[in-house]
Amino acid sequence: MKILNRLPPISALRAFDVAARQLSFTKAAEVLHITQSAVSHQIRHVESLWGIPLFERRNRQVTLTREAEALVPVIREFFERLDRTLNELSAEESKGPLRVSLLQSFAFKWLVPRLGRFNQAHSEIDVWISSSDDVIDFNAAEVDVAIRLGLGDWPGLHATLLLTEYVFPVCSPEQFERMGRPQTPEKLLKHPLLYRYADDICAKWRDWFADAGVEVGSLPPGTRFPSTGMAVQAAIDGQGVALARSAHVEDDLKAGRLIKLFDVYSPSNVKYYVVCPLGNEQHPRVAAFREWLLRESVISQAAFDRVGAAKSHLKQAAASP
Amino acid sequence: MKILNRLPPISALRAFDVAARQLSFTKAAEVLHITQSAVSHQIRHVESLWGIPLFERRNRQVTLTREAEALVPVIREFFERLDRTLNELSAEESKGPLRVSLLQSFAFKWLVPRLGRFNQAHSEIDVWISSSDDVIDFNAAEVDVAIRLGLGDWPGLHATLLLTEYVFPVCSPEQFERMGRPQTPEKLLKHPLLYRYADDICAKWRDWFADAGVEVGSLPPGTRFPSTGMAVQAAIDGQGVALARSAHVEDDLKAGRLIKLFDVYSPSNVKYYVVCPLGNEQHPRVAAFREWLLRESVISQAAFDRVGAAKSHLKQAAASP
DNA sequence: TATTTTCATGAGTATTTATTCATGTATTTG
DNA sequence: CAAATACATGAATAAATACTCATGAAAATA
Repeated sequence: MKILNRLPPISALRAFDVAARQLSFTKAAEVLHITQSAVSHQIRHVESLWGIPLFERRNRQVTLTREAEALVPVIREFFERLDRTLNELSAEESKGPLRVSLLQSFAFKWLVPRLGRFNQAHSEIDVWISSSDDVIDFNAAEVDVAIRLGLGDWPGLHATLLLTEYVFPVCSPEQFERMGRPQTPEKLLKHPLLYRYADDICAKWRDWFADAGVEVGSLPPGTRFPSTGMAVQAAIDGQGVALARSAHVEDDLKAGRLIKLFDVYSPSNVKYYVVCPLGNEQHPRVAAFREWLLRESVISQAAFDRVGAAKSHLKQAAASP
Repeated sequence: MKILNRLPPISALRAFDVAARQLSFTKAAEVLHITQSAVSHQIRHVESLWGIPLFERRNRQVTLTREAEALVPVIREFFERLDRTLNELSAEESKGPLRVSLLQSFAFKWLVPRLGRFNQAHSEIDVWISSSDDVIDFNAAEVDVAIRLGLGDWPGLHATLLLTEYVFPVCSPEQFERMGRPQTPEKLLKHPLLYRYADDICAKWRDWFADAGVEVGSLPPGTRFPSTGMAVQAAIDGQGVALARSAHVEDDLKAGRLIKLFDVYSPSNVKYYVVCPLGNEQHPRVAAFREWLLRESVISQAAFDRVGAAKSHLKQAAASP
């Protein structure tokens, strides 16, 4: 006979197992936190399905039939092995911290200010941040999940888009006062620009000017930094105008430490993704972290979209008199 | 964690097992005769319940996760063992014939005339009848099920009432012509009565006369038989008046071979029960036989009830002129 | 580039499960 | 004899299951 036709509900098997152990439907019912009647029905169902008596009903107790004596070990051992295996997998699973790797600037500017909320919601999960500007190898680096900047096309990894950014020039209020109001994007060429070292995937000043419709011969000299984050920090310190990505300056714009210049913004051609080895995305702790990240990023993304769509500081100044 | 909280539906486990074997949800769906979508849902459900990825989804195929590699043997072996055990029990179960023991007279008069209908409905069940007037010991006699006459109070046996009988005098039409119409029950004492050997549980002539309101000094002499069935057969052969039980004479009355005398009937103080060792009543072949018996007995019982309630032959004769 | 393959997803629906409650039955016990 | 014990049974009901269908997405293939 096909086994599918004779697989009882798993809870009926469980009732059978417990009743066989207790040699009493009433006691089994107590163990299972159901009524005796429910146990009786379930045993009956299995007996009927298999066409086999499982218990000899005697007054005030039941005994196992010979058939049940053969079947109980099969069922019991299954439950025990399943429990043991799941516990073992769970034990591996919960070992050690959740190791998160991400860019240093993003760590400073976006994740760390928000991480308190994750810790609050998941106090049982120990988060270990490692920040680096290098692309990590998951196999070698013992990282559970990473936040990467890129195009999302990493083989063997599960990548989910987190944030899309905009690129635009920023400077401090002091710098803005000092240099006066630049009337056109081209006028920025007269002021100190802050650069980051060439990096193929990151937006550059030349690209921004092109988007602004400005033909650039030679860019003015200026300090160069190893990351966008540092260039932005220099801008906050009044050292010039930096080309910023929205995630890096969301909080600084809000706090008034930086001013966005001009209503010209480029969508960044690279985006932030939360990334992990294929399959890991469903591990409970990874899943929890990813869910939290995605919720936070929705909020930030809405803010970026407003920043991108809003009038620039200069445009507003021109409209007010 | 409590295992009860993480027992998936058995069909989901089955889907997991088959998908793991096939390394394809679509192929698993074919094996299980369901849609790919159903398989996908079921796997998803287990993954969600356990918080563990079971498959790495790649385009056009799936591979097992490390966790699944640990779990599949547990589940597969359970299904295999269960199947094997049930098959073994079934094989024992279907060995040999269904051995039925019953009284010889009841065999002749009631069961055998009806057995064709059981054979038709259950051609796969080989019925072996053993008839005896002794009470068989189930442990010693290798009998699966018996039909017993008695009070239903056999310890260790599962007994279900089959038939309640009535006791009344009968004779053949020829005998009826020969002796003329007896006007009262007392007049029967003038005619040859057919007796069975004394048996504590069977109704006797003296009891019937008492029920008919007749005080009996000494009963007339008559042939004695070892069973009621034989006495009835002698009555059919015109040798006298027998005290019959309804099951024995249902067909003979219908066929006109016997006539019921007087509208005095005693409910028999013994009844027919279908009896088997406790627990065996659910063995498929025993259950099938019992069910069939119970259906047949309902029909016969209705006829007995009519016979018991109907006017006797003599009463009708008195009313017709 | 269009097509094919294969899993995912959500909505919808019929069926099954998983009980509970109320009551019955058959011993046993006090 | 009344009460207690313990399983059985049927009706009722809420929840879960077990799908299907339609569609989408992401490769691979032709």
